[in-house]
Amino acid sequence: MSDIDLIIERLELRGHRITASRRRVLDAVLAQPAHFSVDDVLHVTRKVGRATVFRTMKILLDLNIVCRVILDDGAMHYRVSTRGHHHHLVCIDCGRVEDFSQCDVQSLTQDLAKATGYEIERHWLEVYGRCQACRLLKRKVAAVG
Amino acid sequence: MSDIDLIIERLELRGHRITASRRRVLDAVLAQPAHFSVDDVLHVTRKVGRATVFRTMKILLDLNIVCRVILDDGAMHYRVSTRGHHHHLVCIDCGRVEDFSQCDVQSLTQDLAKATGYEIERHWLEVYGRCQACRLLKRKVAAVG
DNA sequence: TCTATCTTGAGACTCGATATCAATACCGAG
DNA sequence: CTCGGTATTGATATCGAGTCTCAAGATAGA
Repeated sequence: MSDIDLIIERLELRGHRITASRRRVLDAVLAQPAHFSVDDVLHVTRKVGRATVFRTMKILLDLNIVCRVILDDGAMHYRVSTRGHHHHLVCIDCGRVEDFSQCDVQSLTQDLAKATGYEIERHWLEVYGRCQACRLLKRKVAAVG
Repeated sequence: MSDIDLIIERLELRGHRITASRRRVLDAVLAQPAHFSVDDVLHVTRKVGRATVFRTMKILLDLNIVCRVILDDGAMHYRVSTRGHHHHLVCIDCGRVEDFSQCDVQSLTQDLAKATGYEIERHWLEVYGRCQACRLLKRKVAAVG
């Protein structure tokens, strides 16, 4: 069973109808690179209405099939989600994304809760850097140029 | 020397002119609650142009006089900044914000760098929860209702 | 005071996202 | 297989945050 079939099954379970438009959006989303904007999807799904793409994205977000990625500059992007709770390490040069859930943030939030009396519900963590490939490339360019 | 005078001094040092409009924006920003949108400031500074408020906010951001807060729902808010690098713990009920820099994230990012080969440059961390006051209130309401 | 230049603000514009609503497609009951 | 209630669609209008433009006005240093 392919990715798309699994997703369709989950949509059906939630009572969503499987329409041609939704299928097109799904195809487009699954074909995207590491992270993408809704607009990127729109460009590929020419025959699907703007609103429908946004609506479908929202459903996928609800179902945790995609997750949001806040870019370095604050822009909102999306990403096909691999697992439950996780965070992103985004390469600021090539856009590659590593997911991680190795959540030492857990202990951090526990300390915070103790120190502040807050009951902590959620957190956002995005990390930005340069991946190994881009670092090597940069070094080479520097050496030559 | 008041807060506003200190800020004005910093603006002057950077070569920014001190105009009536900027002063009005500053007053408004300093009078805001824990976090606020640019629109909140706009509503208070009636006689100042939309563009000017945004421009002034950008300057304040550059000078680290205010910082950005990403809300639970992804909305971008602002906050008068208390220190250098820090993170936010936002109460999802009353909007109160605690700043923290007790950055165990440091060790997390080091681990990440080692594990992934990335050179890490920046990170975003926002934590959401319910402050003690709101928790108590909620409990009382539940007991009565 | 004079003037170079920084700043202003009204308004047009961009871009991501949502609301409206008549037309249409889906799919389960019969 | 057909019918019909209901979910969905998509063109379009609208929204909200933020930027751009540019003529007019304000600032501060000489």
